[in-house]
Amino acid sequence: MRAPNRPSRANNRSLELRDAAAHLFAHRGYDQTTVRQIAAACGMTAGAVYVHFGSKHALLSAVYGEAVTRVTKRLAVSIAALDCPWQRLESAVRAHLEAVLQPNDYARVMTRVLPEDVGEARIELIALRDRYETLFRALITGLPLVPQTDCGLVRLLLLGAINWTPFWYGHGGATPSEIAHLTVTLLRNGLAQPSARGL
Amino acid sequence: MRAPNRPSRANNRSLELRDAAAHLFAHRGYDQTTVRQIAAACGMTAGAVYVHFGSKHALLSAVYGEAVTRVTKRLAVSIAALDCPWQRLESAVRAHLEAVLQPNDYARVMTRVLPEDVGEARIELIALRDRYETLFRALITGLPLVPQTDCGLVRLLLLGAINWTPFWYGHGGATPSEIAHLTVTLLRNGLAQPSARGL
DNA sequence: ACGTAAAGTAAACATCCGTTTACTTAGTGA
DNA sequence: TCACTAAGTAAACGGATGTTTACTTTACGT
Repeated sequence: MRAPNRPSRANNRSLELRDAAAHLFAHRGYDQTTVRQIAAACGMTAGAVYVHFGSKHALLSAVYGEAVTRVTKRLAVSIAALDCPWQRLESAVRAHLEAVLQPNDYARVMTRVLPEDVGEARIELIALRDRYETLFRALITGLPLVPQTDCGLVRLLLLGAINWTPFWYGHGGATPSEIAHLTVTLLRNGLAQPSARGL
Repeated sequence: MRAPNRPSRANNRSLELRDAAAHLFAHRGYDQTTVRQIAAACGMTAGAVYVHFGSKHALLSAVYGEAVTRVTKRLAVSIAALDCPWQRLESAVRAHLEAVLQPNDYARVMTRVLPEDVGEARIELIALRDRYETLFRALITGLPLVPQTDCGLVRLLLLGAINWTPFWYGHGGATPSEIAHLTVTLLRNGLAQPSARGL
């Protein structure tokens, strides 16, 4: 009998395929990536892809799921040792930005490929993304805020701001760490001068 | 000779085509919209589209250009009578959100179709979007800010936050006007309680 | 050593896409 | 009236795409 924990003997070319798919999805988008391109990136034929994945959609789901898993883990580690709610949030934003902005194929798929555009696996992808955004919900409700503040709206605005960064990052010259600091400082204190400041 | 100001006699089915394209691009994305679908929406054949537009890319450029024109006009009107820099910004954000969030096909194409994804007409679309974002640059540099503030970064974060709204609008229950107010208030004052507040 | 099952190939399949071609229709100006 | 031009049709073209099929190779358990 075959042991399910040790996959017979096979070298996991599935992971190689998934990585190649992530790279192409991140750089060219889902629609403009072909199964043949993914296969060729692994030195295989298109047909061989279907030995490992039932469809192109399934391949996208695998990439998306791995992306959420990785970025979730990274975020959890980055805030583990921190107590101050504002520091926790800034660290989380920095971790997210580093994941999204570095040439990190998996994380970039999360912001580049819209779940709304993939038809079939739509529901699955949205569920995965929601799982991740829940983490930010906790970070924001943990902040000491004016009571009536709409935490949900704040979370959505914050995530929007940082999810959009890939479209302009590089032209501004700021590093992920700088962007994270400014973003959270902005969220905390705002832009206006308290009343009069040291000129 | 034909008068170029009065287009011979023809009823401008070009505009009808452009509207149909805007609708489909906004709802299904560029890649997943076919020329045949656009033509069918006007009761025409695919071939007839090429009487009015040289290619599918040209059709997208026309839609994108019109979107920028409309939303620019709307924004200019909304801030014309205002003097306070913060009010001007909030009004601009509200105008932008109303354009993007209402079932407005043209404005939605601006946030739904990424210029990076369309290959050919990429440069043209980016130029159009930049022209629009310049307006926000002026609104933000007009704010009374702490001197060292990186206005460019602030603008990019703000535009990111509001460009991302179509992906969650409707689930939060907030109106464009409410979102605009919270966003600008957030930008101005931040979230933290000044020191101690009522309770 | 041998059977089995996974891994991979080459080629075809069916479909769909953007675009072009040849042809028809209809309105316009002289 | 008649030539001209824009608008539109029907059909084809060339190519690309996701997927399937039949067949071959390879590595392992027994």
